[in-house]
Amino acid sequence: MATTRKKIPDATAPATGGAAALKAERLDTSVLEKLVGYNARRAWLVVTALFAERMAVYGLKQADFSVLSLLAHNPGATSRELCATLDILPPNLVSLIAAMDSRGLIERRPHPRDGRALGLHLTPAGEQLIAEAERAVVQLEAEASARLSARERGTLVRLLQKVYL
Amino acid sequence: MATTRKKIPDATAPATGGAAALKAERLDTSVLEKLVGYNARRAWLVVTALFAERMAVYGLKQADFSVLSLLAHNPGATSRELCATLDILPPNLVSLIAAMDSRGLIERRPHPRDGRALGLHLTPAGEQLIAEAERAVVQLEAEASARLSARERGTLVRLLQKVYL
DNA sequence: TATTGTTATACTCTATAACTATA
DNA sequence: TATAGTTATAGAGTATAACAATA
Repeated sequence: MATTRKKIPDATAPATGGAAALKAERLDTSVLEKLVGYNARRAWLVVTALFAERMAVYGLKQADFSVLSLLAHNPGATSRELCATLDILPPNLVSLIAAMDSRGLIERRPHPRDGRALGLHLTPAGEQLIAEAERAVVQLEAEASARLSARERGTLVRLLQKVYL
Repeated sequence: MATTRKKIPDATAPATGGAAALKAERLDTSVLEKLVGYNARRAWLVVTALFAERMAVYGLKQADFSVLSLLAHNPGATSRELCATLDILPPNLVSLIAAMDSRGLIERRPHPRDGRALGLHLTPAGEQLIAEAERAVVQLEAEASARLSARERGTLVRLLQKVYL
């Protein structure tokens, strides 16, 4: 496929039809806007911004939320399992886990069948926090994707999973 | 909507039905897998990995590619316009532009109507590189989303844009 | 010998404050 | 006074190497 190279207006020239409008013209993004990677990142950034804003009250970043949500549904999971599931490198999970332990949200107990491992469990405080946080995230996700119908949102998630699963 | 909390198996217990399989059980991701943000990031990571692998020969990272592609279709665009279009902060674009100037891919010329600004232009070498790079990216994107039909890929891009545009 | 959790560390990416020169 | 480009710098996120304890 040849590179689509129709109309290459010099951004230096005045806007077409405009009376010498020097205002910030929108640039032509014809190539980028067709890319899955570019668009996935842009959409992710929008959700991320709203996430940061809404989850600040809970003191949770995205990685924290993912870990707590995973532990809520997988009590006793190990560090290694969390890393494998979330594609986080073990050294980068350590301080995250330690911080949530300090906050009293999780506990590290000896693993029943592997002396090297530690089973991670939510404390009652952790259970309550993640329950609230999950509701907040569902709400914020709905707002971030408000221009999509419920059906479209489902389609979007399914297609994204076809890319990475 | 109440938090879906059916079946909470202890990850510590043996796999259901399995004969004491201690192997890495897949964790239950029932909450995360419904989120647009989580899935958009996972899909983006897959495309990103392939991008890095394939674009190393051109010495281009994603930000470099975006800038060159934008300049190819918007000759004379300013730093400020690139920042606004790509959501990059001005200080973070400086070294990127300087590096591509050093490589002889772009030129900074005085802006015809604003003495503060600089118009950015691709050199012939830059034009050739981005032409090849764009073809490589189109190819790599097709591979990364190979499990999607052309129609699905179009739908995915359209739905992502509905989230951030 | 391989794996879990960990420390230390480095590199990249992103963000903020402040300066200069033009408008 | 406001804006374009720049410098310096700080913080977050992500990466590798190497170690102790256990399998």
